[in-house]
Amino acid sequence: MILTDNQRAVLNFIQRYIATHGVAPKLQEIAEGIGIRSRGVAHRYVQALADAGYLAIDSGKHRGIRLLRENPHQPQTTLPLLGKIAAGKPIEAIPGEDEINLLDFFGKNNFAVRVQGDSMIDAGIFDGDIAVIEFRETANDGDIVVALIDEEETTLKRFKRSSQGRFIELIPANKDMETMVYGAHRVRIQGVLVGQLRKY
Amino acid sequence: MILTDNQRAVLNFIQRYIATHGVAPKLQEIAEGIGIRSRGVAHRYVQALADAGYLAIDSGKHRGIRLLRENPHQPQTTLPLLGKIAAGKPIEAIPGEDEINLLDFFGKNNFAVRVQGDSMIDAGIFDGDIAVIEFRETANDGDIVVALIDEEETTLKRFKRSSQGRFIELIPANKDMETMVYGAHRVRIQGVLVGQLRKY
DNA sequence: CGCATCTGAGAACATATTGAGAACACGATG
DNA sequence: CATCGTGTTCTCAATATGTTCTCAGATGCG
Repeated sequence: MILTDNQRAVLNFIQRYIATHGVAPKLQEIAEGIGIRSRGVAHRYVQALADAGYLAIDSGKHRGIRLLRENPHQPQTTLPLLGKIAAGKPIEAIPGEDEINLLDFFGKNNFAVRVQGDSMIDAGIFDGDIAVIEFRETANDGDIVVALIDEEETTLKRFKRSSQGRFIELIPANKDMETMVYGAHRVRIQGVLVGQLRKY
Repeated sequence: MILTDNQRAVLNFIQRYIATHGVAPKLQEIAEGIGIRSRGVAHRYVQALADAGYLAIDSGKHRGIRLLRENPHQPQTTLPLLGKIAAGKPIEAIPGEDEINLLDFFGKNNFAVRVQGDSMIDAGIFDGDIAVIEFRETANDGDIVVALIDEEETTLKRFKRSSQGRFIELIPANKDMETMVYGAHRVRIQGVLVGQLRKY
């Protein structure tokens, strides 16, 4: 069965939509996606694609389109790690470490925050970067933590206890800023920095 | 099982709530969180998510929702993005931007390299960081590129043409190091920096 | 032209999904 | 125990979405 141009456009749109959103589009969205206004027409295309075996329809259900043939959208989670850079031959593989798995950045209790301000700039954490935080209520000296001060202000700083734990120092990584010291009861740990991402 | 839009919204809300508060939300809070007023409706959504295997209910108990495996069907590729940090109230959601998708770091031609040396330290790229590179043979002025010099040495530097393209400047981001200038034919671009990861 | 095919609009209908809220059971708390 | 808050179940109604249809226009072809 040969697909018409518009059928191919619909199939392509559905594939892209699922790759982006993780769920199938609604007929209304398909229609808009290929520049028409009729849900009925969109349905006709989807039906044709189903007849041709490209996808299946969970009849009646909202977003009830499932792709068949193509890869059932198993997202790639690793990148080839090609070697060290800035030294040596073109790019050499590193023995024993040949890919990086992004899933390492996930844990049950991880979340992300966008960093604002320059207080950790000397630690390579810049304004606009995304910090990956593991939710925890305790931290060790030297950890970089998300700390809530007086239940009011949240900040990302290096953590250190002092005076047998009666005080907590929050140390910025920026030589123009000064360490802040609080009574232990005024500081609540919300999480510990476990990773960092930046997108250019 | 396909989740409806609101079911996904509820799941997302619960995940974010638990990440920030450490305990599960009440049905009333879930309802408010997705903009409805009925506890009964919220319960219907939670029940549906339990049926789909995303969470478990300690029946009857207050706040008796437990998250199960983060995603029963697919590897998780997004992290909840909880808000900006270092300013303002505890952690606020950012309207319209509530998760970060790690698949953004993938492209057809992406690969990763581990950075060695301090030549880009002022750009927040530290020794040991992982740079995500898109394989390309051309670059624009200002891009950070992986450059192969004399088919021998590979380096990560900021790229700039000069003298009508006859020379290429490779500019480090480190005030202790100097810009290197090469004849255009001696430099071959291997890729352009599109992202950066660090794991603590 | 007459005909077939592809296309788009939109009406009409069935049902999936949603929201409100009442009523009741039971856990939490003093 | 007594009270309140919370979870649970239920019905009713409204809205959104999928489905099927008819009508109409455009295009290509014998």
